[in-house]
Amino acid sequence: MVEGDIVNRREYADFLLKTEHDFEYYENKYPKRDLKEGAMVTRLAPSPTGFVHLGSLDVGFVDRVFATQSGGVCYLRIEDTDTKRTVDNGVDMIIDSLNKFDITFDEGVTKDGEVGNYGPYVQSKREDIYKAFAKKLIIEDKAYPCFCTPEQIEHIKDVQTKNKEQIGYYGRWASCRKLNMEDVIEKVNNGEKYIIRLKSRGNPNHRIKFKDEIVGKMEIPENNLDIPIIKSDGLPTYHFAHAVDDHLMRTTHVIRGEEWLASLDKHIDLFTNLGFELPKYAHISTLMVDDNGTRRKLSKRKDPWAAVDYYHKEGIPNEALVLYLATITNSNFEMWMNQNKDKNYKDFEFSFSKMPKGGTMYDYDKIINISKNFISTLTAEDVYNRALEYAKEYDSELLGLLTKYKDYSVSIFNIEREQKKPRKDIACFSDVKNQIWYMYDELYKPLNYEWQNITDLDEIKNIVTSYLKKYDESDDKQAWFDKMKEVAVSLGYAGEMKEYKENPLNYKGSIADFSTVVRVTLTSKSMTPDLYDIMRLLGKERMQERLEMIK
RNA sequence: GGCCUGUUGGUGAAGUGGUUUAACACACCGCCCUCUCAAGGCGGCACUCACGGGUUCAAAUCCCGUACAGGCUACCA
Repeated sequence: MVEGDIVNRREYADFLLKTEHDFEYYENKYPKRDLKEGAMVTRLAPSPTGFVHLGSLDVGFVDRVFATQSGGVCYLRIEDTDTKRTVDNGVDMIIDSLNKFDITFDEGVTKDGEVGNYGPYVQSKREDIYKAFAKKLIIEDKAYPCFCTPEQIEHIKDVQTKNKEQIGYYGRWASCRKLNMEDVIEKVNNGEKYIIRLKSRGNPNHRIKFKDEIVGKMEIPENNLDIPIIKSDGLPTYHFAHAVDDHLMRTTHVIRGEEWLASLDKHIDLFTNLGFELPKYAHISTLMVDDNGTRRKLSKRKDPWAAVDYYHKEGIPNEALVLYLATITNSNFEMWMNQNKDKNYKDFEFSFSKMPKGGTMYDYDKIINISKNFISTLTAEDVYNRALEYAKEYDSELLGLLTKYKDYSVSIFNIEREQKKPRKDIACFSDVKNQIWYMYDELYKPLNYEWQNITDLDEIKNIVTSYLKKYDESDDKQAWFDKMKEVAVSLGYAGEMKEYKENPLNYKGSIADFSTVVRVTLTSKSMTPDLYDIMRLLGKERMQERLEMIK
């Protein structure tokens, strides 16, 4: 009788879900991975929307880092069970974006097909696999078909909301759960559409003790919802695909966004019913922004900087953004980096326990700061090349100048650069033009002179004329400054700041005021890099021209 | 409404019962250096860890309650 029942159920399951293979076939096809103790198998599983959110990049970063440092595997899986989300070339766009940030995969989907023994890695190509495991559940009476229409489900929800009862398909609301095989067969033969739901045996009064790698110990009630596992289009829901895929692909650590934490009860229910060993979970805290005093999720729609492309447009180096991710991933990373400036972030040992919980504040100032410091470590040639790449895409005028005056431009970038404490004036490449425009005659239009203490035009002309007479391009820096002082003193300015501070009334101004006049005359700006270097690059002739432009 | 998570300075955050008179970074302020700015150096910036109880010789760290914030609550991932 019992045996006959099982045979019956098997036929019943076959009737409901046609598959090429049984679950045993797949279970054998994907054996456990032969990896050393402690090696983590992680995965990034985006939808093929083509869009990479900063949060996804962060998750990808963490996946990659932990797989690498444990000697494990990080693979890319595409979750396209929601056909509406699929975008043409979406997968390639995502791979390209990720690769720019040094996030690469050992296995899974690539631009030239799939790599690895645990594929297919695209969920829409795994339909047979999901159905095979759904069938297993049906045979074991752990899943059943449900014929309720979306309208009926909506209605149940309304009633539940009104009665302040738990919302969902469960218990007395789960009418299809009570259908016997004959009823079901009849409905199917009548052409009624159906989905497959888990037959949950959970009791919400029972609490499950659980430890998340990041969040730590927690307690959640057991799931009692008969959640959908196979949709009417034959594809699995996220929850079911997650259980089947991560089991079959032998993922050891499911690293994903914190928003999934709330679904953990369902996943545990699924793994238990499927007889799968539960992987370890690490839920990464969500990236938040301050929106008029309240915190909210970094939003693709509201926040342009949620898109990874944004940083490219700003000219923030990819390396800098990666360093930012490292900084928010482990709070002690920044300190380590400051003490090991010559090392790569990959030399740092990241740990789950140092990861933030309960929301990470997005900090653009921090990104700019990191970017500024990063760019300051580059050689002038490197800065030039990167500025050129940026200009190619976003600024044809700058591109023209950089191309036309290559050596000159490199020299500009080299001012106060290749030394122990380099300048940190360039925060990102969209900022370059703003920092150096006055060095190019084509752009030089001194409309806004930033005169400081001395504004009298005759005096200004007198200062610069006197000084230029003495200026010699072959002077070294010491001689240059001595000469500056000499002329300043001869015109009644204090040659030493100390002298000026002691007796300001004895002088027309200080050497600082004097050189500011020279600086502003030549560049129109009161804030520039080292004046000696600027003068050498400009040359006496162009300085003369700029002096004559003063009105 | 229910469930889950979190709450340390202007900001991000270290901190997992006693070398904490609460690290570090960003921001800000002061001084120094200095041809300007940036950088750099030095110093300042939480008499206290949301609030209220409790456990303990000892709590930011453990427990309970309250408040606030966020996440989730789809045949979406």
